[in-house]
Amino acid sequence: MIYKQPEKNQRKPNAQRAQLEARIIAAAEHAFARTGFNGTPMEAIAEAVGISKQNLIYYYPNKENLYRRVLQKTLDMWLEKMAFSDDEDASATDIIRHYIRGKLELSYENPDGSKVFAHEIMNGAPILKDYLLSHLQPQFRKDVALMKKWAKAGEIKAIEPEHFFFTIWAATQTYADFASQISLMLGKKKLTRKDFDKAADFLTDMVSHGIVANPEK
Amino acid sequence: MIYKQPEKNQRKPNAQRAQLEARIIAAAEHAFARTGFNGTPMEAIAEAVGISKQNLIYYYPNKENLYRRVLQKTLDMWLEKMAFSDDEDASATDIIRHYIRGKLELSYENPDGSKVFAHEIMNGAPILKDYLLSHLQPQFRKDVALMKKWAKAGEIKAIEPEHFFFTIWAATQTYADFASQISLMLGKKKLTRKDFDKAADFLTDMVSHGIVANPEK
DNA sequence: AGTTTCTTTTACCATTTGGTAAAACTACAA
DNA sequence: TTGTAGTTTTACCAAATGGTAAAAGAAACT
Repeated sequence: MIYKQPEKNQRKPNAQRAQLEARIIAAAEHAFARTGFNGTPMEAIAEAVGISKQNLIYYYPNKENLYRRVLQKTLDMWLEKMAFSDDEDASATDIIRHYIRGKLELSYENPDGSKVFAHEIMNGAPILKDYLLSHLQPQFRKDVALMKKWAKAGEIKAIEPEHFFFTIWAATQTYADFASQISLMLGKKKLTRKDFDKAADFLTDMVSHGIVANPEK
Repeated sequence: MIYKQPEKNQRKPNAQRAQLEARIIAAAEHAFARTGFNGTPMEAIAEAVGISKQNLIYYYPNKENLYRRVLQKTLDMWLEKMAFSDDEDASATDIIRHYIRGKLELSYENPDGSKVFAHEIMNGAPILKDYLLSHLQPQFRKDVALMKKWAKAGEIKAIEPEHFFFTIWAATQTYADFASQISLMLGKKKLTRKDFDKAADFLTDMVSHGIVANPEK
């Protein structure tokens, strides 16, 4: 063998390093989730990890890069759940229900990611704009088209699918983004999986048949 | 008359001052809406108004006070729209529809207020917590109770009213908070009143009868 | 014109913040 | 035991940030 193995001289470091980097990303995500990019000092992240600011900078020499990493980490996972699963056999209702549960599951599993995303959007999506246009919009348009097909086929009513998505996105992400308000209203310290299950039940029910008992039309 | 009139010596100042203060509050609201309390420097607000930072500090000597003013300004108006109107004659459906339109109207008229509110909640509502408990929660509980009465009376289905409110709050506020994402998805520069009207139509329809054409149950 | 009140500018200042540079330390392989 | 790569600490720094103090300007009433 002519080429030396690059892994040879860095066994232990790599493993520990990966772990620490993961802790940093998690702490950064949590911090950015609360106060956004501008409102979060590097110091705060370092403190949460339990290392010095300079040490943090050794691992992530640039705040914006760290922020982009945090965004990226969630984004791919995120994007997947933002689109309908393309199960050919499933009915419209099934796909929609599965969609709602998947999005709520994500809000439960990764509330910080949801909040970082929310901060970014509220700030005008300066960094995400291109990504949203190139990755999310195509998905969105495909799913909107699919819903229009469903409407034509008589599977669902003739609604505006765009607003359906905005509503579902909002209603599912709110259990992450607005968790503090929701738990305050419910009078509990924090939301449990049960709360998310109930949210899913409510949402799927409402989407299916509405909440009015005997609508005249 | 023994007592001097306190208004006497400050006619013109008061009028102009009130105007400038209003401009400052509006600029502050806009800035806090984008980057939240921690992420917004006083300098940025001053610049938006077109005055120096020191001059801004002359009017609002303390950043947190300015922020509280901004919050307070929106809050009362806000709270009113967070509760059902208590029209004795109106049907459940009417009240709910009126509610949805009112909240969307507010999102359209005051998107910045909505965003400031969102930042505050995402940061754990450090300042609003007490206010929400003392002012919003009672309203919320009253309205939840009312919906349970409606359910018992057979006017609406047996859903969990709590989640109904979380959904409506989220779905209406998203047109303010996530406007940049929504307009990006729709391929338009900004949202118009027409978009909000369509959102209201969609939401009221879905809440009334759902979107599935012939639900089996 | 002079005085008073309100407003704006000028001059600072301590702390915070993102980031550099290099020294000191640690673990481990040769 | 010594060299080396990886890591942490120490020592700084310039710019940004929230805020103070006081001088200078404007307006308006006497």
